[in-house]
Amino acid sequence: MARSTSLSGFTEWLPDERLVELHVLDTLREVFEAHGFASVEARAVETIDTLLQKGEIDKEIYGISRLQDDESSAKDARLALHFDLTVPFARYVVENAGHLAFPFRRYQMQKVWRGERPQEGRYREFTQADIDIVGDGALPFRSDVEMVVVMARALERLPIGDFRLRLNNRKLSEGFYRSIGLEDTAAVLRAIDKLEKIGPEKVAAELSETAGATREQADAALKLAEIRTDDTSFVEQVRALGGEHELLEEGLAELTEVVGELERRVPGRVVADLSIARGLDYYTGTVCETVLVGRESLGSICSGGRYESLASTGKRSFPGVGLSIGVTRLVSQILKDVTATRSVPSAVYMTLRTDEEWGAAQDVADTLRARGIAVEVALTAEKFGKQIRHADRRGIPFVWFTDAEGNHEVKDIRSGEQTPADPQTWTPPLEDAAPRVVPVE
RNA sequence: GUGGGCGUAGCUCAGUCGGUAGAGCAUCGCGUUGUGGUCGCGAGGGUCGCGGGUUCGAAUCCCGUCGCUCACCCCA
Repeated sequence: MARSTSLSGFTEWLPDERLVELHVLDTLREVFEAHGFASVEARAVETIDTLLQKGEIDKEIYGISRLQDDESSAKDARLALHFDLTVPFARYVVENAGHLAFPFRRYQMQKVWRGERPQEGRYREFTQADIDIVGDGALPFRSDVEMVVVMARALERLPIGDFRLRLNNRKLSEGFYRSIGLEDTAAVLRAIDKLEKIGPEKVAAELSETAGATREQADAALKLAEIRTDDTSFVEQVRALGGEHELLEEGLAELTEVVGELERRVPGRVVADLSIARGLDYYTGTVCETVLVGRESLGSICSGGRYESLASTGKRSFPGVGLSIGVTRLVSQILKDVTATRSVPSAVYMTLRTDEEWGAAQDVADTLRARGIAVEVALTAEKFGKQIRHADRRGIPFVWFTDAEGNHEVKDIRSGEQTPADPQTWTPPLEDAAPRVVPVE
């Protein structure tokens, strides 16, 4: 057999699948740029020190080294592949702060690597698409609102079906916990984050163990986490639980603004979900997770939030807000629902009558290409039947024939209809010009 | 890292009690001699993941190993 099996967790799409992925990336780019985000690409490699800065100690990081390492290289900084785009971007901002104009908004679409056990929707190498806005010293809260709106609009343009942005605000949660006397808010958040997975009983137990919560405190924290509204009515529900704290007020105001604005600009996609906590990350305000409706078990396809200190250098600190799409996870799902209309870009397959006429056929092809029509010329003058079949297999919609007298005909491979055509003027219908992404029959 | 399932043709999978390998789809050829798709006929293609053991004989039983996959953990 001697067949090299695919490496688990390192997805390689077939051409038609890749077209779907490209469609996703193109769409995201379009929406991001329409909102003024500039593109940035970071190197794939960081020092391990940089990667570990945010306290993500147990990330499964792929280190890199030369196969033939020697004594001297051991002294060099140890290198590793980045596991997300936020950490490299933070480093990039610090390094290039002098050249950037703040608030700085950028999008970044790159591969990242995580040494995890692969499963459906989980990969060891995958593409993320991030947008962030970073301020110098301060960043208006309005950025949070815009960030979420942009992402919702981007997702709406993708063939992913219905989705929900689940939003919370850490100030709200932390303020509430403090108001009921729970001071170790990080521990509380960590426990609450597991609510959906392990259920209220176990969360309550964890709250008393790790956060020192009484039964009453645990119940109150759980009550807060159960609040879920698709408008700003969560405010009344939180108020009904009592509790007074400056942070709580701030969080309520912020979440109200984000949810309200999102509901106004991208209706029906948002839910205020006060159980969203985002583990032990560095988020300080708005937090967001996104699920595909009906595929909740896949996990979040887009998440992120506000961090007061994305990066800092000396006295300078850079607050930011950002969201990250798991492109590979998303594509792996939508491939079940959509497909490319063909696996190659070619709109026309140029047949070859004799091997000697290849050059002439390329001339005709160039005439079409000059007008933006993608053309592939046959490599050998096989029987026309085989040449047509070659085009058919690839889904190329038109086959071009040139006879000995230099007369041209073009055949629509689907209808079989064949008509005279002029290379100077003939144009395929718009829907056949390039592969499109369409629902599976 | 922990636990379950699975490795046979390009793909999906059969393979009985241990007797040296099969189907469907795909590919290629012919019918149709340079205009495809349907249909019919035919052909090619496998170190049965790898290594060892038991046996006269192993895809089949045993041991090991590698890989894939699902769940846990964590996350996009």
